[in-house]
Amino acid sequence: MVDIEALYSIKEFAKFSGVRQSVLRYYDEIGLFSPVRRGENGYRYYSPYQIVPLNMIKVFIELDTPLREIDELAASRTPERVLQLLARQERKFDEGIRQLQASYSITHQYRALITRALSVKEGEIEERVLEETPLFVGPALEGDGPHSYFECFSAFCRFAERSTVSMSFPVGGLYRDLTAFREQPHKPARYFSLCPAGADRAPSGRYLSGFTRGAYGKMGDLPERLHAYAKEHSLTPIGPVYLVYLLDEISLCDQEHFLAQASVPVTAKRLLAR
Amino acid sequence: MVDIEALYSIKEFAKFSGVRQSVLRYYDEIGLFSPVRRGENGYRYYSPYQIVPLNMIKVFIELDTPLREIDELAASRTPERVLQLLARQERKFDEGIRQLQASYSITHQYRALITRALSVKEGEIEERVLEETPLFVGPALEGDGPHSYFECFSAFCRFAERSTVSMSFPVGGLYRDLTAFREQPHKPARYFSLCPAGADRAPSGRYLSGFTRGAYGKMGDLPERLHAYAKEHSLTPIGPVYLVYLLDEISLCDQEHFLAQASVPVTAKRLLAR
DNA sequence: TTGCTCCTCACGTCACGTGAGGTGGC
DNA sequence: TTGCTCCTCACGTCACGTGAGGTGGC
Repeated sequence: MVDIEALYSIKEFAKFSGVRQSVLRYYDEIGLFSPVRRGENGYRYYSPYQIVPLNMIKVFIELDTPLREIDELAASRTPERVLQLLARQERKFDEGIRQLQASYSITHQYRALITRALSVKEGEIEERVLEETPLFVGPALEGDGPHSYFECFSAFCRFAERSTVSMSFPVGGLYRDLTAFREQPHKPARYFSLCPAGADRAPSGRYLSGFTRGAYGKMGDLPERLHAYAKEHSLTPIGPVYLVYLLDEISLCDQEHFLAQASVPVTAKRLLAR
Repeated sequence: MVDIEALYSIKEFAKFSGVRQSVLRYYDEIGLFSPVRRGENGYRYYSPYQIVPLNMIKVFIELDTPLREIDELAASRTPERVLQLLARQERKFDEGIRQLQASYSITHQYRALITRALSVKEGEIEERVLEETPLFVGPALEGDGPHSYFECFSAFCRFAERSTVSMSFPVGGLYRDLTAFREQPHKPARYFSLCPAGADRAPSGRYLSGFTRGAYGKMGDLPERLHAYAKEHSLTPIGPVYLVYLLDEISLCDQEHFLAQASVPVTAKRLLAR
């Protein structure tokens, strides 16, 4: 069948098969795939026919199978066993795709926040209509017990992990209303994650947004500025305050320069008055 | 701000942060992230505040950033640099998703072939209506020049690689028509890959399929059986023969047991006669 | 003494890539 | 002699995990 005379040197076979010389030597070393013949000088000689078993190895490598498993498979593969392996790998790929999509989503969120940070007028209060935003909201934080800021945060992380929500999405703080934000600006009632797969929602509508620089929990005069603006423009806060850091430890070294954005939904009094 | 007294041992901080002790020691060793203090006995003590920089590390790790890059970033990150990095990672994830989808698709194709192999009546000729099937068809193989079977195959592989088609999909042979298949059963005119992203198509319609066991190129009496069946049932072959191995080196060790399926589109003469 | 926590080496992992240093045939 | 191919060690990679062997305080 096959021309016995026509054997390839390792260089030729590497080119022919598209597998590097170093890789062919490695496969030989671990006993996964060896040349049909060795010269007296130790040279490896491959038969063109060997492209077939090598192709099997290449396929399973592309399907992310460990070489040890391929080796076991090489000794005794049956359609049934291969079918099982393929089904397993298929599930792995499915899971991998989901994870990568989550990672993609995380980069997307951070990019959006940082990009916004770079275009924002920090001193001003903004009035904007916002789209509905998916969130993952954590449990209510207990009173002012023995729990520190960081312990609360850590508790939220563990809660999120149990809910199979990736904790790598930006995390924000939620205040009952603008009054709570003014009274205890360093103490959100809950934490939330900007996870697009979250089941909760920040409703669409008209929002007031203000900004301030400083470490976590340092709100400066932001609560009062929001309050003053609302009063001055006859706007009534009608929902919770969402606090999000546009710039945090992800993009800045110095926490004193972190950039927070507080947003609160409002309605115009004049509209209510009609 | 932060209670200086409240320092965590490595065990406590590991639990608090969700990062293993061994990992914390490793980060300390490579200088990526160190405890605020060391005891006289060498014990590591972490401040709860350190959850913030550690979180930055965790996020970038989840975003598949090498520790060395995170280390560089830790020293001097700016929103602009982070934005660049995130954009790069986003592209990587996108590419990764595409690759995983291809891998998923490959397992799917092999599973379909092997599953079919296990349910087929090998001795019989099948008459079935088939859906349109996407393919990637290679260039015509040159006459009967100096090229061996394997060299042709290898050339096809290289051609496919240049077309950014994964060569890991099952590969089949294409014959001009049933006559060519009968005359030179070991010599397809072209190769094709069962790549769902391929631009070519095997048209939908009525097909005759037959099976045979044997190594690549060994068709036995399959061409004649197809021909005889068509004649006997007054069917006219109206297109090329598609040769696909349902069982090959992926699922079998012994190439003499490989299972080939040849399919050819047909029309009933009686229909034509009307 | 026992149990617990902590420490520092040191080695293994996985699939190679990359020299270093040497051989063999034209 | 020069150039080419081939060989065999041996070490590096990357982010840890896993002991082994020892310390310190209750």
